[in-house]
Amino acid sequence: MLGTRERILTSTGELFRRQGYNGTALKQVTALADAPFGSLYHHFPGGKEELAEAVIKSSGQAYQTLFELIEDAAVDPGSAVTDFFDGAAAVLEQTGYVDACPIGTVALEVASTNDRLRQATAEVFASWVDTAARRLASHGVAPARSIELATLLVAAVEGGFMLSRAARSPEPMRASGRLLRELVESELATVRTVTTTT
Amino acid sequence: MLGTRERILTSTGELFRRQGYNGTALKQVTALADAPFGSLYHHFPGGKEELAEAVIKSSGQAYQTLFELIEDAAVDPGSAVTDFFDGAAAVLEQTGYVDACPIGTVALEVASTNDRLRQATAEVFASWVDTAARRLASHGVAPARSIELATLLVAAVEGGFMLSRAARSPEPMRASGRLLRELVESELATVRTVTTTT
DNA sequence: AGCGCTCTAGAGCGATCGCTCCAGAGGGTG
DNA sequence: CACCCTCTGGAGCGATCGCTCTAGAGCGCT
Repeated sequence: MLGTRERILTSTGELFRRQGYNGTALKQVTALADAPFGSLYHHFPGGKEELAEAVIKSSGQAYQTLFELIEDAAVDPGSAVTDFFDGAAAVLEQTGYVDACPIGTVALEVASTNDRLRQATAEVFASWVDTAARRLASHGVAPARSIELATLLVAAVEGGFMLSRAARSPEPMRASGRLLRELVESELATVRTVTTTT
Repeated sequence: MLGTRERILTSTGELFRRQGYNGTALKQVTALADAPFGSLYHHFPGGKEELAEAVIKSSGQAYQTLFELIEDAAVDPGSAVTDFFDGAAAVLEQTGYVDACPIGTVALEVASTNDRLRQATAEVFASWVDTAARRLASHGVAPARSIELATLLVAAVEGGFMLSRAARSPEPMRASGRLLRELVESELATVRTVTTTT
């Protein structure tokens, strides 16, 4: 069994994915983590806010690693896009549309009510966009253009989670992935043409 | 002054946009609406859940009307896309990134915790997708393809709200709009070519 | 053994939650 | 005028919230 701190962290992330920040009670966290209440405040003296910040940062990092693993395994950037969107859709289906992004729900909840947590979510999104943009740029896409594309990819993933969970259907997520793959591939085709002709 | 029921409805929508479902207390609603607590339960005997369902449906309808007005005013579907995304970005900037989609935050919060409200949000999303898809189809895009494009548009709007609010910047919303305009226009160009050559 | 630090354990606090309940204002109808 | 029904007005209920507090278990060090 993992350490108490790690169990609290992962349990909180799990509950945030299902019911968000305000919908998750700390008693629920300790029950799921099988940890005493005192331990929670020992490891996170700042209470719910500090715990949430730690969860945002650590699960943001975990998702970024997932991005990178999928992209490394894919044969080209276009199929990396569909791999990722289809993978997210599959996880949604398998978990009864429960297991989604642990950042998204919290990000909307705290955007106008808690500046510390808002900033934490902003940093995670920025780091995701940055990661995806670097990959695109390494395939020859212009830097500014890469950032735009990466931003749309992240926005569409989050919106896809929202629509797919609401409809209890993997289609919104999958359809978004298909179209964005086309967009990325046509962008790369442009790059190749330009590179070839100059 | 509007009737009490309408004031409660619009006040709830306003609070949902900023702080979501779980983050909004009914006392806060009655204070903002300047309505007595008893009136809330007179007009919405089902309590918070019934009130939320009414807010979801009515503000979903309001946003759909906004979609249609912008598209009617635009010279072509491509500029309708950027008009809408730029308009949303401008509203965010003007309101201090407070005034966003009243459905989005609630949709994620209730997706796995309240089936009645989940279904209400799903119906609103479906109706938005349907509206946008009909417009695209009326310009010659194949029905199935229109639905895919419309789904991505709605997902990107919601994701754009999330990223822009977290970063307190209009750029994610604007960038998404610019790229999606290109996608829509290249789709329409394909349609024109096919129509012309056959 | 004796000491000290980290961490576990959970009772219980004040505040706030959604909600119930009832008294009465207001106005149309006979 | 008397009556009734819609709606206003707000006190206060039980439950639950985030959080504090204290007691002690476990372990390494001297």
